[in-house]
Amino acid sequence: MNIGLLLFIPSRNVENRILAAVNAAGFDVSQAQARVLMRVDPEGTRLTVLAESAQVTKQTAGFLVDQLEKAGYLERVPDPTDGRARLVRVTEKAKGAVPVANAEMARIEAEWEQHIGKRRMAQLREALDMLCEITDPYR
Amino acid sequence: MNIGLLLFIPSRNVENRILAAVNAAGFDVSQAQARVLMRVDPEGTRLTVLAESAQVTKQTAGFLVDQLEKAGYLERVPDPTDGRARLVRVTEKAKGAVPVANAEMARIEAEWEQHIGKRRMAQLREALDMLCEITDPYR
DNA sequence: TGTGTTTAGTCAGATACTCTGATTAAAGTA
DNA sequence: TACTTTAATCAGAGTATCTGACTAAACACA
Repeated sequence: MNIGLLLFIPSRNVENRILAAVNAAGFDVSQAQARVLMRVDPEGTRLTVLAESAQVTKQTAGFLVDQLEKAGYLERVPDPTDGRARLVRVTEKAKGAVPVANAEMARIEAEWEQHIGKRRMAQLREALDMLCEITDPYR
Repeated sequence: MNIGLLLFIPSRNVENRILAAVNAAGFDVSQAQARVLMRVDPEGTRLTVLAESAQVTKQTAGFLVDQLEKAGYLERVPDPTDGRARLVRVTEKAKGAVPVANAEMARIEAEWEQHIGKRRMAQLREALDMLCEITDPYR
């Protein structure tokens, strides 16, 4: 099987499981919303940066942020350093989802380690870390 | 960085690059169409199987197959073993895209190997192969 | 300082993708 | 034969995404 698919399958598996866990905990967000939400920095992030990072247009990011704002997961505050810009910030409500996501991620990693072994898990992480250096458009 | 994102980033990078290469070679397909197209078996595949494999509903798979059929990349033939079913098959036209995709994939793998080294690349593949055993919903 | 260019974000409109629910027809089962 | 399941489609709706045009603030520099 080609390595693209080999990366895609577990990647989607993680996405599905974390979203399911977060939804089950009562946070009603979609996958697309979650992809934006998880990229918001604790200190706040500009829309343009979110868009780049999630690899969507500013319009799409704006659309998703609007929804997350309406649902009370995000808020927009003026950017003190730039009058044109606003900072998107996560609300207290959204912060409640973080431990849920982390717990599910930890559960997944434990299962994976169980299946492939501690050594291979470390190798996997190391290789992926290095790959992100050349494949992450937002670094 | 969490391992979900660590998998997602290079995975999307591969998708983007292969799609771009295939598009550049004159095959006018979307990402969603490509995800279905690449899952069609040489001997033909049932719509239901495609849907499961690509993790979308039968309706969505049907919608995408319709478009690919109109564009001449897929055809539907009766399934000789089941009167209800039809087999989706790739046309000669679509087969031309395979070497394009393979060449781009080879290029990507070469670049990656260049960056992380042959040994780590082999370890990566091994770990991912094993992970797919527990994360591939369609195996 | 004033003018032209870039940047951050939004508005409007269109398209693509995906889903839920209901339906038809062919198999499979007892 | 009657009941249940399975493969696929139809109809309709909702979500996500894009292109193009626009406003306002910031920046660059002659």
